[in-house]
Amino acid sequence: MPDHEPSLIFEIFNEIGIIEQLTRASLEARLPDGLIAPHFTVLNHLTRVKDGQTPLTMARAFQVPKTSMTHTLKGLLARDLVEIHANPDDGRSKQVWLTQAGKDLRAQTITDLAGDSMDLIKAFDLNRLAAIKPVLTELRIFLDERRNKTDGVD
Amino acid sequence: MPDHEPSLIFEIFNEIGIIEQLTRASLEARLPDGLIAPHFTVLNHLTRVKDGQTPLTMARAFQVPKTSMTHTLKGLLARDLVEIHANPDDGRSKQVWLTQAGKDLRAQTITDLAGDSMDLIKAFDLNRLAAIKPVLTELRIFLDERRNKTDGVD
DNA sequence: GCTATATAGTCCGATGTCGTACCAAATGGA
DNA sequence: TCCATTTGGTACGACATCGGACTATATAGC
Repeated sequence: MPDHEPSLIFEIFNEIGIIEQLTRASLEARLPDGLIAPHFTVLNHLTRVKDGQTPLTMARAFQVPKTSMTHTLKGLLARDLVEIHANPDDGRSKQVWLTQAGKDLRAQTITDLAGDSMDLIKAFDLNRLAAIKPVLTELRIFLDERRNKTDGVD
Repeated sequence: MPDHEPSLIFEIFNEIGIIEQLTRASLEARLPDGLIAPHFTVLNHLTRVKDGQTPLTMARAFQVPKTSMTHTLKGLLARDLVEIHANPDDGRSKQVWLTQAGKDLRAQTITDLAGDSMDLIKAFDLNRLAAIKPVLTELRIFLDERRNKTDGVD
C-alpha cells in the first residue's frame, strides 16, 4: 500500500514534537533552580517585543490560558526577575516589567544557548536551515489561523 | 547590530515550539474525554512499531521518565484501550497489548486527523513540505545524539 | 447615568509530569 | 552458589497546567 499525503504531514509533526521536547530540555538545563521554559519565554518576550505588557497579552501571544500566565508570573516575581504594577490606563489590568536581574538572566541564558548551538552550526549547512525557516513560519501561521477560526480565544 | 547565526537557530526552534503546541491542541481536540496526546502516542506506537512492548522500552522511545509512562498506561488501562500482562521472559517486566477498542480508537483518530490535514494539503505545496522533512529528521537525530552524550538515560 | 455585558486577573480543584525512594527480579562475578 | 549490582516497575510528593467559578473594572446600549 503506497503512502498517502497525510503520512508526510504526520511524520513532519512527529519530528517537530521530538525536536521541541529535546530543545526544551536543553533550555531548562541552562536555567537556574526552579525556572522552566515558560519563565524564560516571558523574559525573552519582554526583551524582544516590549517591556510593560499585560499578562493577558502575553497569555495570548503564547496561546496559554491566562491562569497559567498568572502562575508563571508568580514564579518570576518571587525571584525578582520581573516587577508587576497596576496599569494606569485600565484599573483591571497590570503591566509586567523586567528587573535588571531579569534582563541579566535572559542575556546570560542566550549566551549559553548560543554556545550550545555552535556545534550545531558546525554540523549543519546553514543554508539548509535557512531554507526550512520560511516553510515553518508559513505552517505556523496556517495552523494559527485555522485555530482562530474554530476557537473562542480565552 | 547585525544578526548572528544563532538567531536563525533560535527562530527555527521558536517556530517549532509554536507548531508543536498548535498541533498537540488539535490532536487533543479529536480525542475523547480524558485522553491526551501521550495516550494517543502510545496507541500509535503500538500500532506502528509492534504490539507487546514493555513500558520501559516505550518510555525510552518517547524520552519520558518511566514514572510518566506508568501514569499514561494507567489511563489507557482504565479505559480498556490496552491490556498489560507479565512478560514471560522477564519476571520484572510487563508487556502492553492493544485491545480492539484501542486499535479502533487509534484508527478513527488517524482518519479524523487526515481529514483535518486535507485543507493543509490544499493550502501548501507538498514539495516544500517534503523538502523540509529530511532537515527536520537530521536536526532531531543531531539533538538526540547530543543529549545521549551528556545524559545518563533513565 | 444606569444597567447588562465584556474583560483582566486570581483562586481552587482535578489532573499531568517527573524526581526520589523503594521493591522485586535478573545478572555477573567471586 | 552467594551476594553486589543492575534493571523494570510502582508509590509518593512537589510542582505545572488548565478549566470553572469568582471579583473588580470597563464598556455599550438605552
